[in-house]
Amino acid sequence: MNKPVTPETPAANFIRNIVEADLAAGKYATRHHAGQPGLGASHANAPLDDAKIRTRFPPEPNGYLHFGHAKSICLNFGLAQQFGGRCHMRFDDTNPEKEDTEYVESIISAVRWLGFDWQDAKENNLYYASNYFAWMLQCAEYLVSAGHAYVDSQSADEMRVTRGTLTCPGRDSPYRNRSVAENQELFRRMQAGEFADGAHVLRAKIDMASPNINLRDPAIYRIRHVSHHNTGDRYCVYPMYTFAHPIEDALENVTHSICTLEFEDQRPFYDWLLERLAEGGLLLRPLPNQYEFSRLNLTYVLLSKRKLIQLVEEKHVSGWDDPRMPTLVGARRRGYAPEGFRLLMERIGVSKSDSLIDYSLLEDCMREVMNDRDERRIAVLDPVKLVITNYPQGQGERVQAPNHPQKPELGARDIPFGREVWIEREDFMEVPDKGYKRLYPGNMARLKYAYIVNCTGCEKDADGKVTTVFCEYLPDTRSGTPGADSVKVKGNLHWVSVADAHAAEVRLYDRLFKVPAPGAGDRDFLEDLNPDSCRSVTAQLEPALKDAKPGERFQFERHGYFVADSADSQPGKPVFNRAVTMKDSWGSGIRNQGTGIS
RNA sequence: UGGGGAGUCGCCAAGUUGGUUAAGGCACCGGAUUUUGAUUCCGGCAUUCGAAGGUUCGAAUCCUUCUUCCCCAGCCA
Repeated sequence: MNKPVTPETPAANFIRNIVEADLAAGKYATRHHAGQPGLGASHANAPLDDAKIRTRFPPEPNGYLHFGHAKSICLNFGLAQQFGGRCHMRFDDTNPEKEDTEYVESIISAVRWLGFDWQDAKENNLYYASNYFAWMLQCAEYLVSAGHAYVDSQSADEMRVTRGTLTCPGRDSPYRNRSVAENQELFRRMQAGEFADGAHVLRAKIDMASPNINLRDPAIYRIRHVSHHNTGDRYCVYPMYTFAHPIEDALENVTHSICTLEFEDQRPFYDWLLERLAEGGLLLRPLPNQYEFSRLNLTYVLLSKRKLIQLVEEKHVSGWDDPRMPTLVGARRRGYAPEGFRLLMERIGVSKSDSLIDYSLLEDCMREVMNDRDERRIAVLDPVKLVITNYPQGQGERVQAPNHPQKPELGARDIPFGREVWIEREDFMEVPDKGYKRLYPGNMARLKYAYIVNCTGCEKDADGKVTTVFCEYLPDTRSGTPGADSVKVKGNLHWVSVADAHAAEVRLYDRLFKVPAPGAGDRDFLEDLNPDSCRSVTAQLEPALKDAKPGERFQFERHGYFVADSADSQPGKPVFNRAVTMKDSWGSGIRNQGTGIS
């Protein structure tokens, strides 16, 4: 019971419980699977499905994936992994007006980046809803022939009025009682392109007085004379989500169709539709079932597609992959780790209650995986020169620094040391604060991996800004020698030899918004933008960092985790992005610059 | 005001066929180790489950009433 929650030791949640119960009851044990999507008849005589369950991740290819999608991805693919099932990657591309192949590639690579796959030796479960259009039409025609659907010729406005309101029942359309033959004819002509957009719409015939508005004869097919990114001009009628989605699930033999809470009211229609189609012999039982969970909300983050688009279009960020964006491409460029996302999703769990997760939990998950894996390097972000006055002029030596303090197997590297080194400006105070244990006149601290030094003073410019710090070193306190511990100090400072340092741009990212709930109330969310969400500094790096490859990530000791920017790094001239700071129980200076939020 | 959901520690979240002291994580607070004020390690952290009644030997779990929050009136998904 004391196991921490990790992707390897998942915790209970209501969806996992449902899957376990279904498996225990053998609910899906007799499903047959043709190896590819299809109507019931195609699966009927195929072998038993060797996938215990089937889930799916069904994004609409109309934008970039964000952190919220990551929750759905981890849930759906995770469930399939855990229970010996398969998760389908499916593009829900039923609306030609909003979708584009441009997004397909980006979505595919984002899901792969998170560490999931839909291909194995037997199956490649990558699907497009638009490839099911012919089957969907067949389903719609069946509904028409069975009297479960009719062609309505009201305008959209008329439909809105006759639908009623939350408290008033709707009224039947004057076209609701057209004969089956007339409906068939009209639907045929809709498909043939004889009508203009909006002239008619196919509606399910359920109950205009239903307290659930989604059951008041929902539209299932609309006329759109628009070219589709996949089917081109083959169709001019397109199915609505509410109609298409259940069918997509059924065609693919999906067992557990998991979506977010706002689709809850849609479930009765999901079941109504599938039941009718099963009655009509088009689909096989057991039918897929829909389950809903609460979407991810994070403090300091906006996950609304509309607002993210606005941030990009109005250039408040540099693009969809701006490291401050809550998109997966942004996260990747920021240096966030996919394992960190998986850990986060496992930690926050899955439930039906609206939740608001502290952003710091995400950061903490990132730190956890990065701390374990990333090699350490030294960088001085806000350099001030330290002169060791008793160190011989023109002399130098090399000291050893381990690449990971807990993983000696990762080896060590040599770092040049000399009379002048860059140290962090915040590591010296002429008049120390209470509890400060770094350099101040009269105090000793260690230059990590090298010598203990005793601060003797500093030099300032006309404005009173410190330009140089002076100290004397204790020659027999070199790290790794018998005298290293002869003097005890509390402060341990990182440094880079002035003669060997490599100056480079380092971008210090902070939260995009300065308040936990951007745009709360009736405030414009743009007013909550954090003006200090990106600060660029020229840092002094240890020589080994000069050849960092784009995408390569390190812990800069005492600062946090940084990645060589994948877009702007050049060979021999890296640009680094700060993914996340170290946890800092002291808290000061450049490490928490910006909002001061930590 | 119709319908559908949800309210368990600061943030998440197990637990709901009623049965001893209400899991776990994060945060937080102590203390140990530490050449990253990091990591690691130990210890602490809900007499109480939105509220009030009721049933019962016994309720977070059952009943009643109340209350707060979220979603739904696209020919979007």
